[in-house]
Amino acid sequence: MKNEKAEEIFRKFLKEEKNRITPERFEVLEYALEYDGHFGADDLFILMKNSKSRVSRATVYNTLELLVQCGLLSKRNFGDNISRYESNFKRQQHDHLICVDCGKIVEFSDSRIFNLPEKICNDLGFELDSYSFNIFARCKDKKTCKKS
Amino acid sequence: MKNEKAEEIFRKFLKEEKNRITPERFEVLEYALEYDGHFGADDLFILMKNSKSRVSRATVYNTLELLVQCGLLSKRNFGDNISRYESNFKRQQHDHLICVDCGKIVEFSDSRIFNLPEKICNDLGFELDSYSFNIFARCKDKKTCKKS
DNA sequence: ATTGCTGCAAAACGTTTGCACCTAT
DNA sequence: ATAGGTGCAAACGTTTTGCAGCAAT
Repeated sequence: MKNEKAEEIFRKFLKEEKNRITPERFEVLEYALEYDGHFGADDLFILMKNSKSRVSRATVYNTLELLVQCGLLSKRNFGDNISRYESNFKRQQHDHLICVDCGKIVEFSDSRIFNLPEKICNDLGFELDSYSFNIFARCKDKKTCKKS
Repeated sequence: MKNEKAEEIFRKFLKEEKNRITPERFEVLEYALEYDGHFGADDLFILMKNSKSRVSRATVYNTLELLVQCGLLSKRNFGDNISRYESNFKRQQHDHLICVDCGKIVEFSDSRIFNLPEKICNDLGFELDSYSFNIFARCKDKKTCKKS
């Protein structure tokens, strides 16, 4: 069994928040951490369905929100009005650049951003929860940039 | 008649792109510039419907995209999977802080962000199109922070 | 025993599309 | 004349909800 650490974190979170510990929720966690890259809630549901899982759509949506709340996943939006999730587990802070022509997503880390959200919150009288910084751009190399 | 300058810009854009110049499109422009703050496409459609306008939903959606393309509006997403628009007309560059408790949106300008998207694009081999920088936070002053 | 969670299906929501008619060019 | 835009309604894809049964506490 993999990701024992993540399961541990999730179990602790569920207990603290007085949410029930169910096998379905851990099944969603398993699949979410296994997923390579960003995924929509429905992508995960369909993947699980195809893998003969019996977990329902409602449970997938519900559980993904819980996993965001306990910090194991991040919820992103790349401008197409679909919520996408991404594992935070063992990953460093990063932001996203999306090619508006081919849809490619590049992850980057830039030290100039690191504590900017925190500073801005302090200036404005808020407590930071999270932030999203997306750059929309075009590949300079047109050979590898294919419209889908 | 107000916003002659914006109409001028829109007319020029439509001509250049070989899009037709129709009264419906200018009616959408008029309402969009008049709208105070951020609005969803459907908000605008309903407002226009209530004002006895005969413009259709499809035309509103279509025209708002054109207005984004010609730079008169910005399209934003504040994490709830709804596209929101905002007039760029006579406004300076700014970003948004959204209170996750009460939904309040605060606009801010921070010089540390100004040319960051451009620089990052250069580093990564892309041409900047646009960017979105949203901070999600909580009001420190709980008296003015009401859950909706 | 009590809630809360689940699966399922249906509904809701914002958005897009198909089509027949119309209109700017 | 003709390509493109319009209004309308229906379809779409994602997400949420209602409900009866089930299972964790």
